[in-house]
Amino acid sequence: MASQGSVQTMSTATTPAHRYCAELANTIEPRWQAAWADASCFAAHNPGDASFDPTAERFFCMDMFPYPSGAGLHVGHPLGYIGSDIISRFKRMNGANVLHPMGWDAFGLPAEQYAIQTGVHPRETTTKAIGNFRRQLQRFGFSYDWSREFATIDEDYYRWTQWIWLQAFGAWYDDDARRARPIDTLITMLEAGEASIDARGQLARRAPDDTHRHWRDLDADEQRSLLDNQRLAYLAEQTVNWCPKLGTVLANEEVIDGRSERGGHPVVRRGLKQWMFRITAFAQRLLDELDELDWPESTRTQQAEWIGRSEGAEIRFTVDGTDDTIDVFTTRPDTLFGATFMVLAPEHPLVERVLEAPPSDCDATALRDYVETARNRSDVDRMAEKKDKTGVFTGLHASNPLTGASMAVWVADYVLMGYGHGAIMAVPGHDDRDNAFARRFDLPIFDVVQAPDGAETDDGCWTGAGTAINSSSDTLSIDGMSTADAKAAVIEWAQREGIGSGVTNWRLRDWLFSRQRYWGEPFPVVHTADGGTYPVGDAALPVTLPNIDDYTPGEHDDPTPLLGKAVDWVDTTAGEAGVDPAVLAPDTPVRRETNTMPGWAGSCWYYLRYCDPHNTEAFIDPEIEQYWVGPTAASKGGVDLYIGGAEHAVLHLLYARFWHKMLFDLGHVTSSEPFRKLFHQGLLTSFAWKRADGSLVPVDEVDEDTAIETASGEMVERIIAKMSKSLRNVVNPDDVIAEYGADTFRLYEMYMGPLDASKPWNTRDIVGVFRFLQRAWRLAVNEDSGELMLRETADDAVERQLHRMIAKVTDDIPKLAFNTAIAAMIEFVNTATQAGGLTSDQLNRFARVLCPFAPHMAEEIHHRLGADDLCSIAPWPTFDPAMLQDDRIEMPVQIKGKVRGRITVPADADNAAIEAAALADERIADLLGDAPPRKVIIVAGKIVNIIPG
RNA sequence: GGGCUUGUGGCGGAAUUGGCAGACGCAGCGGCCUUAAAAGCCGCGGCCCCUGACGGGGCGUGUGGGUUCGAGUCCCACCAGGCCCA
Repeated sequence: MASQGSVQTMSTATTPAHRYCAELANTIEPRWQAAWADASCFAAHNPGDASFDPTAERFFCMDMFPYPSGAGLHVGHPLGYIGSDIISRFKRMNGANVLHPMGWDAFGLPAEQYAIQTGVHPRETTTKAIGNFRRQLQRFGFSYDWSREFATIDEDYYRWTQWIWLQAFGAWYDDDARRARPIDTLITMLEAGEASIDARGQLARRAPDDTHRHWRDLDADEQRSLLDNQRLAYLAEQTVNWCPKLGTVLANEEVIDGRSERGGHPVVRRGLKQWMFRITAFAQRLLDELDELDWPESTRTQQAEWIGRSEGAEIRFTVDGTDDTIDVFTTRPDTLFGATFMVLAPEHPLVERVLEAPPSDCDATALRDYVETARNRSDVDRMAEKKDKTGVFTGLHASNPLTGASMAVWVADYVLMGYGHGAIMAVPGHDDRDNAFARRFDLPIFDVVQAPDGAETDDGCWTGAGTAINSSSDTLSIDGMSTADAKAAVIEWAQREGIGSGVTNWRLRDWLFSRQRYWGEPFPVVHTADGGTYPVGDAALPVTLPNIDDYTPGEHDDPTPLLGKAVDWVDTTAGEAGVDPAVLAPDTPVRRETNTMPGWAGSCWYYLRYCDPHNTEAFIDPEIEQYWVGPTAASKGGVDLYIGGAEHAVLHLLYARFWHKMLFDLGHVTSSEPFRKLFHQGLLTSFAWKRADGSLVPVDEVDEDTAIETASGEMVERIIAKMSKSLRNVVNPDDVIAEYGADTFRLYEMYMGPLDASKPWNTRDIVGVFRFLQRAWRLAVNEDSGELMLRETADDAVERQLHRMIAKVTDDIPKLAFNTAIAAMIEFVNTATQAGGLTSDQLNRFARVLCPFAPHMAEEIHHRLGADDLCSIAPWPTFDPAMLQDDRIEMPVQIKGKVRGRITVPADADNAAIEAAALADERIADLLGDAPPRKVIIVAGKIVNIIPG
């Protein structure tokens, strides 16, 4: 890499022999890294360890672990890691017991894609990538406790991922107790007659009677099915996007217009039995407990919206001339008077019945075609707001229970089966999509809500709250009521009539937790021929991934997981698979589960494993759990600081919270939330160039000073873009470290700006912090002789500045305000340089403040000063508050808000003395003239503002 | 379309509860040192105007309004960029 700054980072024949340069940095840095490793000085102390001090503050500081890609580390990766390292080092120097670990999120798609192309086992590529990532991270001098490192693909680790999944499989959600409990407790309740089974085979929390059966009256299959349907991890038929050509299920985002994003192959939507997690049972708690977390506001909002609680009503409509009813969920029961037609999702069961026996008004052929087409459109496409709504009339009519008006029943794909009941009452006067649909098909539109005065709408369709109008019938009148009152009135009416009730609906769906992939954790369950599902016993864990020869998904009409290829592994016996012999006879033939867990699984609980990574008896020891993540006087429990990207604001963080709450309910952890304080580092961007037509130009094709594209001679505009291979503006940290050293790299990324702001990488700016380190070095070391350069007596002003700097840095680090902390250190070094250097004691204190930021140089200076301990674990220097105050302070004096002079007064001067001094100032007196001032405002220590008479 | 977020010199950014806007760094300019350059060290630096100079004045934190003795900071409206959801 060519040097873009003007500083010479490599030493040459003419540079002084002992100047701080790239070679020197690259010599001392690995040396200190080795010294830290030898001393194990960053090892966290667990309860039970000889070195454990129960009085020390605990500080569990964690980075979101990386997925080690083959491409290696990117300069964006270290941003958060440097921040967490600085605060970890700071806490350690302040006496805390710091747990600062690192590991690898290593199951997942990229390694599997590579395996498909090359046939290399994903374990091999992943292990290699991990090695490279570890080497790169270690070169930064991070103070990780490497003895706690693990990867999610380690058998010792995923054994416990499987174990936790089995806890969910063996548990149910007790709505009355508002918590998860072992499934045995449900059986006990059922046996005791505290719960029963209703006519539809559903669990009911009441004693058996005429309509509700007792548990012991169910046959074995019914009992098993009832329990299986209550488990937190359960199998359910789900509509998935299956691509026969690719042999895989695709995520919604991977399907565009019914074809695969990759390859453009047809995708069909079809039912498939999938493992689900009953996350919806925890929805209310996941929402409520967001309030007690120290998380960025935007992330909490995003999670709350993702969970999506909405209050509304369920209302039952009867279909004319049949016994059929249509249940709908609406958030606007107050608009029931304005409901003029109904819309069913194409998948609605009533649609199928219509197709079997079409009413006379129904064009059955058109309807059948429509349903067929809609089924293969993704939800995303269907929800997209389009003007040209599509739909087909079913020939059925329902009646509006309030007005008695006849409502045509239509089928349209903008209604989704997965939300509410897959049917809506359409209120075209006050819903945009219903409005567009009504206009398209000429259906009646009524206004039943008066918009507040001054409110405007584009097309006359008011969707907000207002006042009910045109809303009277024989049974109910809500005219004049506010929307909130009207909602309540309609719900009360519906309840009285027995056709509806107020309900809470959630946007959050249960979590689809299986994939038809190879490179993931196998599920520890087996299936019997009669459809039973049985857990593998703890002793048989982990269920290890079998090897297969070919990772290419086969072309199948039916979804077929890759693990199905391991025939010998799949077909086995209960005994062989490790199923409890009391549950299933050992010689029973069984098939192993061939789905695998998704990439999220391993990251749902890794923070717990760091606490006790080598435990073979439990996923975490209870005493150790209590110590590192349990509640304390200072905290309600959970990781003390978690730093990572905002792109994980919803899914990863929500999933981990869900697992944690499950473990909490089942008594395996003692706090209800996993991450107490969360911080998102900003996005690292880069400068790029844009032509007038908007196209982007790679950085190496533009002259940076003139902003002219080399090839065309055209002027281009400098913009900010993400780093990308195509723009050739990706920076490799290895190159930067080779040219400046790790200390400079660390300082540069922290000095760029606030840690949570998105900011552009600018290679040219690195020299600034490099020069700072050179000056700092020069304060300690004579560049020609290499000898220490120290003053005998301290300069008073420098000592004062040192206290001020220590105070500033001490204050800034806990706020993660590293950019301003570094600025304070630069100012100090500049002052000290001008004042002619530091004493040994001053330099020692400076080195310790520098240590969290540039630990290698700090360690080297500390060592050269004759210390035989390590700077990295030396005590943090203190400051004297008295040294921060000057005896006399300067204050600006304003006249009508404009600074016209300045006065110097004793720091403890009272307002009268300050006013006298201000009015006595020659220039101020001049400007004021003879008239006495009308008003004098004094803010002690800040400002004087005089309003003339 | 909705939600969140950000607009401060040529660039990155700083500025407790409203109290001297532009700390610190980059780029730039001048000086010292040097045969010369680099490095280093010292200094200058928002824009405009008056002055030979010393000094002084006006305008300035995306735009327009408001509150206030005083607004980058608080309120209202608008404009532009970024991220997430649709």
